[in-house]
Amino acid sequence: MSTVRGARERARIEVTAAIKDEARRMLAAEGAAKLSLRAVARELGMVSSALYRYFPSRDELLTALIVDAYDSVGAAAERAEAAARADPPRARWLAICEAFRSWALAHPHEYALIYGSPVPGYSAPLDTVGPASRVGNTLIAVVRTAYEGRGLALPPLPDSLRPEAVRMTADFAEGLPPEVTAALVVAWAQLAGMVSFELFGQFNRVVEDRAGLFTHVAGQLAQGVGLPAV
Amino acid sequence: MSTVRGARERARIEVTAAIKDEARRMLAAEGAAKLSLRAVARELGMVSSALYRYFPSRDELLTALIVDAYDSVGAAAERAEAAARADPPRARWLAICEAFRSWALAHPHEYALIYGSPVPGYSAPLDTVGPASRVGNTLIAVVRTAYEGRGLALPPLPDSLRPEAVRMTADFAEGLPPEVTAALVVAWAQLAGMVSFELFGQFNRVVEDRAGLFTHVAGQLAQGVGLPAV
DNA sequence: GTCTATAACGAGATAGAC
DNA sequence: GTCTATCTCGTTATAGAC
Repeated sequence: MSTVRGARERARIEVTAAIKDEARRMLAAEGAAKLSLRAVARELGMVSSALYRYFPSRDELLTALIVDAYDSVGAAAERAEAAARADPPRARWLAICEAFRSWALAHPHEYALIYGSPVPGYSAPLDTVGPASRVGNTLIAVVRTAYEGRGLALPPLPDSLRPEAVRMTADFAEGLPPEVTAALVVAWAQLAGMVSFELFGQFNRVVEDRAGLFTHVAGQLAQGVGLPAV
Repeated sequence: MSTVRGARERARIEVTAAIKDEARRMLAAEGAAKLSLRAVARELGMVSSALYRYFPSRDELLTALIVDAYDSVGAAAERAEAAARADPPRARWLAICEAFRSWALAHPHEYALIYGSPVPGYSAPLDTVGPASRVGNTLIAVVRTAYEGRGLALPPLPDSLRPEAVRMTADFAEGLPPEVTAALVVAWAQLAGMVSFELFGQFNRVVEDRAGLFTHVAGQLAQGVGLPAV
């Protein structure tokens, strides 16, 4: 019986993957707003009702795609960091940044799904919160090791922002100085801002050397979180 | 005859505006991907073919909405700058930044239309290029007056980025030092990055005091383009 | 000339009976 | 799981009102 169940489970995993693959292809062609279970089923030669055995609703399929995308970019960031583990923190920071951009360029539609405009009528469940923070956590980890024991050389926060920075630190960057936490959040928004501008066309007719500008910015941000060049 | 033509033209303008208003309402409800000429016509009590007297295609209606959105945010930025005309450049810079964010919060769907994920199957025509640059031009103008005749105190660009910065300067910021042009582009991406993260939900469960963080960043960016605090 | 309405096309989605 | 009848869509051709 266990082999039968094993086979069944394997089949289920394969079909689930096939559904998500097809849905991703549709995402690229039509956008998330038009993702329809029926079209996915048709493309797979299934009947739409059969899909509901794998995903109880269109929104749950969307959630699965979003979680996969977050996991994919998170894994890319973690891989880049691991490959640079022997390097100084600044190099690891830069490696993560470049990995983030590379992933986005390689998966533009999945990037749009998670960092672009929200899908109308869809509201993300809590399942996405964990995977969504993997890239950020990788950046935090690098900065944390750099600060271990050492002091920091960041300009002080304005008083008005300090409580918020303290709260954020307690929430997801415990042990770091609040100035660094705030700088991290800002850096993270800037990274995505650069990539979004590049991917969403805002750099068309404006910036040609996007890779060069991005690398430049990544270095500035490293500086901003306390990882100076030398 | 001129009154007749006047009346006709007035009617035409009114109908055109009504179509765009209804389309904007649909944009908010369903997203740009699902914008449909027929639904707009139905809602207005017209027949779909009648819309073609006003917009030759669905894509041209989308283009009109995009141009309107760019003009709306551009006008908001210019208004903010004009209202702060007597203030020092840094205050004018901050006013533009705040106006940008305020506009985005007040018009989230139009913001998503122009700064969010591209609409699948739609490619923006050249008509959008001019309006798209109004906010940026306003920022450039403020920095330009600040630099008139005076020197600058920005860190030098890496050699690898200098040619690109020189090219960008010639293209849309003539007369500014290339370091400033590069910093302007980066600042612009960061502004939109902050607003996008706020509007698109990336700050959920992360940043509470979004206004405070944004103002803080706007100040840092002013510094970055050479408009220091005192 | 300017507009609206009717009708139609080909393509695709959808709901429900079977 | 299948089939069909009935929607929607963008777009065009055409005819007639103003």
